[in-house]
Amino acid sequence: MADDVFKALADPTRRLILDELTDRSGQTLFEICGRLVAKHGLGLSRQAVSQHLAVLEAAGLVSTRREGRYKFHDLHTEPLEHIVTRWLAQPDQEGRTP
Amino acid sequence: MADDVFKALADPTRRLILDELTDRSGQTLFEICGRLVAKHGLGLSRQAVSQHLAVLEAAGLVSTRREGRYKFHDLHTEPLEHIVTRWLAQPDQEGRTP
DNA sequence: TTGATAGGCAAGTTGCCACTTGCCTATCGT
DNA sequence: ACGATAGGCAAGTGGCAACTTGCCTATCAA
Repeated sequence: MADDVFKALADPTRRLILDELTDRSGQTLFEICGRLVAKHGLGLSRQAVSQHLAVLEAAGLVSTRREGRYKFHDLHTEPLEHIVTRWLAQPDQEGRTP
Repeated sequence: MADDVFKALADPTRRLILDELTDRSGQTLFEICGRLVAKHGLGLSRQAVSQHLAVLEAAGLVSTRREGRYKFHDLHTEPLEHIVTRWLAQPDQEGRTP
């Protein structure tokens, strides 16, 4: 469960995809490809991006909806809120006020 | 920078080590090894744990201090606080109260 | 000083992951 | 109907990362 989220976040390309979906949610595969090439200059195939999106979807970070021949990708940030608090439970490092 | 943190968190064994250091900070290598074996039943060598600790230290999640022949490992949670907010900047998904 | 404890260094192996390549299906415009 | 656009499936490849193995150094107790 949390394992999928951490593995999804481990790849820098996937984090860039999350950035682009944060900027504008509901993009298609080709739009994301275009943005990654234009804004970040990284040259990867369409299949690579498609596989990255599959990983993000398996982690629950992206949901998809199909309309005609288009498939839109929406961002889901909920899984991100509950994974770091696991080690952040302590209120303060030193000098906790009782 | 953030890349090291995400890569460090990608491994489940390293996340367990962070759990143990959250439970009690300032443990030695052998103590961590013992806990991983006893509480989680995973059989890995001392070298494996040592290498995991090196990755965590490179990511800034663990700091070490030497005393005699002992080397204590302390938890550092600061890098965890600034990595997820990158996509969590939006206050709410839908129905934000104005 | 000797043995035991705590840890480090370096080479080797194995398995997984990111990426490519080639071909296929489905929807839309004209 | 036909071509163009949007996307999917599956096998293959290269590189890295996790782990092991073997040996070495340093500190402490007796």
